[in-house]
Amino acid sequence: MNQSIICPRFEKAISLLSQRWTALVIYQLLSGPQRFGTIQSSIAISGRVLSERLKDLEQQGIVKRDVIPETPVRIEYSLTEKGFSLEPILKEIEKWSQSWVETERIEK
Amino acid sequence: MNQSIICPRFEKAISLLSQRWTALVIYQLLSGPQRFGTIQSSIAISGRVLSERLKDLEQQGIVKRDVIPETPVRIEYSLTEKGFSLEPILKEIEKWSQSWVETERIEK
DNA sequence: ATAATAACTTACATAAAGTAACTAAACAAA
DNA sequence: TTTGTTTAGTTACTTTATGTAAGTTATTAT
Repeated sequence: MNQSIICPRFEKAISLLSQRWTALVIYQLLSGPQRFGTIQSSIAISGRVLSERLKDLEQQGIVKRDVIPETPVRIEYSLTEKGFSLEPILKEIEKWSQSWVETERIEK
Repeated sequence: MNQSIICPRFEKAISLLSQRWTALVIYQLLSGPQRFGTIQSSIAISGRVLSERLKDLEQQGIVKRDVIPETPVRIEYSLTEKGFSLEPILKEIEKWSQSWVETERIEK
């Protein structure tokens, strides 16, 4: 048996990025701070899950949540340094998708 | 609303890589052709899901399945060119994990 | 004939995600 | 003062995905 143990850091990174929507939320925030509703309408995520993901990401130090006392109150989500450090990964995925993913007309 | 539409190719790539275990299966195959049981024991995936993933990946042209008529019959899974082209993404994730993921002693 | 092994598959249980209605806070309008 | 708006969520319930463990098929060994 090829028991080449996979590095736990790598596994942890993979499990972060394999969570549904997580990569898209981060990608979306790469273009600047955004509020809940904006993120939600830019990707097809439900409020229930977006709320969950943002809490996770905040706790992992990838996203920062700022309350802006305007009226009505605005809440802005943005990437931390750790969050921005994921950019090269997302750019690689983007690059790959340009060369290897075909667009289909009738897509589920 | 910031309706910056996300590129469908990119979304498709993300949804591929966000499927649980998919990235790890590909990562595992980067080190060479492997059989079902080897993949299964190298990561914590269940047979049920591994079987499902391999079929998906084969259908997407990322993995190739070869029947080797030894005795008992051996089935080898390997990456296609498209599969290998994902390597830079996985290497970026690996790199990121080295700088940003801390190992914890007591991990779930 | 019986047993062993690899590669799955099936049936059932649990966890994650989707849906839609609801809540709280902070005003604005009537 | 009551009614309504908007944002940012939360809650209850349904559907889908994944985990678990037992079963199947094929091929060879005993």
